[in-house]
Amino acid sequence: YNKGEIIYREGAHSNTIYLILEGIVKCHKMVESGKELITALYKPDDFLGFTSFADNFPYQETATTVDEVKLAGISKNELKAILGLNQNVSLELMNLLSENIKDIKEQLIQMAYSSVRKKTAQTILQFTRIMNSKPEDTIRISRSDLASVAGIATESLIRTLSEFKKNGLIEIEGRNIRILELKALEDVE
Amino acid sequence: YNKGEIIYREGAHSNTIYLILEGIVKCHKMVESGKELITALYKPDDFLGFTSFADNFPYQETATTVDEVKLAGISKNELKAILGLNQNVSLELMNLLSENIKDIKEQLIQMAYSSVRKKTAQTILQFTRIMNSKPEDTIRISRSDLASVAGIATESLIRTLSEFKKNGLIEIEGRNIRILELKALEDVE
DNA sequence: CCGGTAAACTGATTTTTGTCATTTATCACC
DNA sequence: GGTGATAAATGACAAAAATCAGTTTACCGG
Repeated sequence: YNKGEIIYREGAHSNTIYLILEGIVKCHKMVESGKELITALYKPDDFLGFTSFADNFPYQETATTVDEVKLAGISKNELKAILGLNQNVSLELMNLLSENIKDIKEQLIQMAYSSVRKKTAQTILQFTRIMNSKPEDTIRISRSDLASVAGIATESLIRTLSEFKKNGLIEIEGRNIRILELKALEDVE
Repeated sequence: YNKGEIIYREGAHSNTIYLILEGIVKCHKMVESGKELITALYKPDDFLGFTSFADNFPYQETATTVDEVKLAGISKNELKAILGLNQNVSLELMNLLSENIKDIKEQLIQMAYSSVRKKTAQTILQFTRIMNSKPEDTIRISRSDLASVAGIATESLIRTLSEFKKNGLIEIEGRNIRILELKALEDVE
């Protein structure tokens, strides 16, 4: 897949589960009023598109590539067959799902009670982690994607970035962001 | 368990998974600044406390009873043994977990972009559904618990309840809330 | 039935964040 | 290397919600 392509759409019938071989994928939902919330970011080795084993169960969100992406797909039936052969795979998959739940719950708490400053800081850190870059690497990502993960207005995000830059927490070069003070960024309230 | 008892605490080692036989349980996390967010509400027949099959994996949140509660517990090892005997149980459990993910994602979107009015309306509806009462039944729940599910300040929640009452959407008798206009409540933006 | 305490409620105010309008910068493409 | 389209940035303002302070109400135990 090239950058910006849609892998599957919310509501489409789901019979395939994907494994990311290369690249970053965002899962997002449109809300009325045209706003978008990114509910998950996936990186290589992550699973994508699992909703239920029920046939034709609809996808809950849209998946779009953030950069160039290579995927491996497996049908639900094939997966079921594999699970039948080896119980450990089942256990692993369940652990994966509960890991997933843990992550979303953390995002939920952040949404509920954090300030725009904290949401912004945490979102930068999240992207850094997912893009698997060392903290001193730059990350390159659109401001509106950042805002959609944080769940805030793009303008608010940009304003906060400017503030972080002024305070020496980050450096901005064109569209790239580099973390200068990791610890300070983690501590932003 | 009596009302208000803690079943398990965030961070405690988890080796037991529970099934609710009777009553309502809330799972919640404390955030710095002493605020509480309720991340899930469970009703009879729901599973509770599943984090991972890894031994001693910590619970991610605290579980407290909302009223009188009866539970059945099973150890991770016992559950694993059962899963080994019957693959369908594994599939069912995975479907349950993904159902769970779907619910949290919906809550996430609501947190991110809804107004206090919508959060309040949806939270009342959520409690009504979980307490399994017909819409015309009254629900009895503390204002602060309602606010913690909605993720808003208690005063904001109360103010909105008053507004709904004035507009004839709900009726308030003491601490009880009764829905008068179900459709209108669902449509609150 | 009464009284005390905790919860519910209300009002005034401040803070935070979103929105709209406009300018400036970046980058892909010719 | 210039150019036009798109994204980023900034300012002014409006709206929404949190906070603080205070009053009223509910209800539990005696």
